[in-house]
Amino acid sequence: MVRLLLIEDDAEMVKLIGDYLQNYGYEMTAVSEPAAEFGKVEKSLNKYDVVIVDLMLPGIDGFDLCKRIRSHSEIPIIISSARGDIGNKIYGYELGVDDYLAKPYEPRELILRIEAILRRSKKSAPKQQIADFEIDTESREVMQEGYAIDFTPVEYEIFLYLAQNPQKVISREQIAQATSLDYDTKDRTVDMHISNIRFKIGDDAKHPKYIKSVWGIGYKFIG
Amino acid sequence: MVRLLLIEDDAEMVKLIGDYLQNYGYEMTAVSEPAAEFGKVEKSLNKYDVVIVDLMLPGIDGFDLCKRIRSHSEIPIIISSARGDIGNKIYGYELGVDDYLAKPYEPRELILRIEAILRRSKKSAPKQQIADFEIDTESREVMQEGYAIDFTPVEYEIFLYLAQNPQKVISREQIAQATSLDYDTKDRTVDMHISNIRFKIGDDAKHPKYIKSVWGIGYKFIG
DNA sequence: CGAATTGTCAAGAAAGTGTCAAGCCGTTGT
DNA sequence: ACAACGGCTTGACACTTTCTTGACAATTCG
Repeated sequence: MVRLLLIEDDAEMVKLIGDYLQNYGYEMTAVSEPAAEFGKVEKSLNKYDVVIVDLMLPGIDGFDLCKRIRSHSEIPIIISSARGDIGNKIYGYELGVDDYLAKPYEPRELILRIEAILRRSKKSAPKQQIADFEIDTESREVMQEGYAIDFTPVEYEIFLYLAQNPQKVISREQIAQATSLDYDTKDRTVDMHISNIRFKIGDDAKHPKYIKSVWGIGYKFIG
Repeated sequence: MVRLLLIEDDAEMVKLIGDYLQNYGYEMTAVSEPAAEFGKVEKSLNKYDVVIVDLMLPGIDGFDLCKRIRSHSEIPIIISSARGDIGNKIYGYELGVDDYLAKPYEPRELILRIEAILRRSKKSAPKQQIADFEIDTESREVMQEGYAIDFTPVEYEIFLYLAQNPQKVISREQIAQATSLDYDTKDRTVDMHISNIRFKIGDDAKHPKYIKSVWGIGYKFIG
């Protein structure tokens, strides 16, 4: 399931793309009044796989938006804009924009770009081997040395997020934002999920083999 | 150092790009007769960070080349070709091509594309080597000559701050402000942390190798 | 030498963590 | 429709680790 964030004020465009992407099993969230609504999704960018930003937005500059997105997320960005503005194009690449799509574009073209980008960013690999775990993101199954692990939905999300960011220290807040937990989730909630995950994968908080606590900061998946 | 593989038969183009990239510290290998020479580099694709393939090549089809490259490497591919052929463009994305550059292109544009792609594939680790220390800000780990040092959160912050400002004299107040210490922290508190840091990195206040006291002012990291 | 500054100890305060158990809530099966 | 169930959340609490600070000796500067 690819989750797409579309920042675009043209309602017709939103509908067109939404309909088309549905056929491909994409899930789309649209922000049609970015000046007012962007704040809502800003903190949970990690829930999406890719974001499409229209350059011509009412009330806010598309490049500023890109900068804000880049300032706290590595999520791939595709810019869509009226055809031909090469100056903007170069500027976009400098901001860390991943691709550039001239309007009007075919939805089919969008799909291809998204697939190319996801292929690059590797999150789309259906099966991954990480440490002792084989993770199938399509069926949401995790196998540990041949045995299936029975995660609840939230546990699976947290585990996947940690496992895909090995060695990185991840704060409780990052975990909450990257998964479907509430934005104001209490630290204890995250701890509890970690505790349960540890139990299920046979890990021990004191002498962890997989998930290490980083005192005062958060957790870290150690391969 | 970015290593680039350029598959292009136009000698003038090769020279132009080669000269330009040199200014950016890129290292380029050119293959000008792909039909004959591609075999030589095919096995060592992983030595390069990105490959540029011209579509119009004598004796071999550019897309076939892409397929062969993709069949045994995940290396990012940028296609360059005569302007305007959208059909080819889509075909390229389907083959796993990472970007598409219409000829004639500005070397500057090529740089931007390469940088965007490398940023995506994130081969660059946030690791720093300072004096005898290897600091990884992502995993929050500090290694001293191969041994991991176990800092507490505040110690880590102070150490990082000092190490990143070597040779500069830093006051206790600056340290307090640059880290998560209270704004009204007593000097003795900072001293205590410094003392603990020194102990952990095997330093000696009297004859410091790393952190020197500057009497009446503060501390200084000496590389 | 004397005043100011620094290094370290030790103890208590503060903050962070792991887990239990209870409650809430939506889903499932009957 | 209702009861049973499982998942999610959160306060409580015991426990651990870290942080802070006063005290005092040692050191430096003039």
